[in-house]
Amino acid sequence: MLLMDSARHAGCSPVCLDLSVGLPSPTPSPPLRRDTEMEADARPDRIRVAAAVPDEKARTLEAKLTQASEEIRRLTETIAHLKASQIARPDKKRERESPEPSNSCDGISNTNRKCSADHAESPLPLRAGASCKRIKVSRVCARIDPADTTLAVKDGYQWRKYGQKVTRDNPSPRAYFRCAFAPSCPVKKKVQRSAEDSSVLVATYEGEHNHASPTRAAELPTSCGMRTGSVPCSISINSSGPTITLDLTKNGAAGGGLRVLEAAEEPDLKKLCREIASPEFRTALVEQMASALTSDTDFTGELAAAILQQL
DNA sequence: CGCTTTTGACCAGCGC
DNA sequence: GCGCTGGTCAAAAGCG
Repeated sequence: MLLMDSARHAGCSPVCLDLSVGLPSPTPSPPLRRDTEMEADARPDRIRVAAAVPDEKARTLEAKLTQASEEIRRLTETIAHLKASQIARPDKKRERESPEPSNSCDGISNTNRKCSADHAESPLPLRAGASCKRIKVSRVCARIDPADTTLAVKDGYQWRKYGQKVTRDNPSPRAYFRCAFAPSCPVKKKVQRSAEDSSVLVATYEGEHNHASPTRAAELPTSCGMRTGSVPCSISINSSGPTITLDLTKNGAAGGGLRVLEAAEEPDLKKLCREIASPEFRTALVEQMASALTSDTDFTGELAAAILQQL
């Protein structure tokens, strides 16, 4: 199941779960933009399904989905609470190494430590506050063949490697890339195998492309592509309120493709990530979701019937 | 021949 | 001030 995969990749910074099932959430969680867009993407499917069954049954299905969404929302709140308790712990070193995801400024981006030095459009230091234009940092996890030594993440953009370095916390080398499609494009990418799982590549994108994607394939894992909500089934974590969004209405990312984790750079959440990635947490979460969705045989039956009618 | 990749050197930030 | 670390530079090598 996708969620199991998402948990496996939770080495990034998951904090808040928001599972979209294509229905308007009773109380939408804060990072609305992406969720809203993904819901919009999902609605045509929902409409088709609803049209395929009698109105009464459709309402029943919708009510059950709403109930499942509510269940998911409670899980979201639980995880958000966990995050809050984590952040509340003072840790000077971690604060320096990982600036908090801002709820001020644009509320989207995280900030490169060398904000003003690397990018002229980010002239203000972090402490300058509200007017600081922060560099967007996103993270993409991709499952690859462990034997594959190339640190290549196919994201639709052209990259030029300009350096490689072995870092202290990971025996695998980290590769540094610049966007090669447009010379003026400020985007940089760091790619490194996960320390925990060598079959997982972690690509960190800094900045945003100032040009169109050279291929439509770029809709897959880049930050820009994700922001359009073009990935129907994804896990994303944004820095304004780290969120995992699982769109159950489509299955586009299934089958071992890329998993997008757009994350605040918050090493101080690593412990939380490990907790979330733990088998106990994953099992409990999956059981909650599975029970909410499948406890009623009528629901699964109607769902199957609706799908069959689309074939 | 031009472009890309590799890799050692260099630089800047930070902690001690 | 020194050492450590991450990030970048740039010359050399590789490749089509």
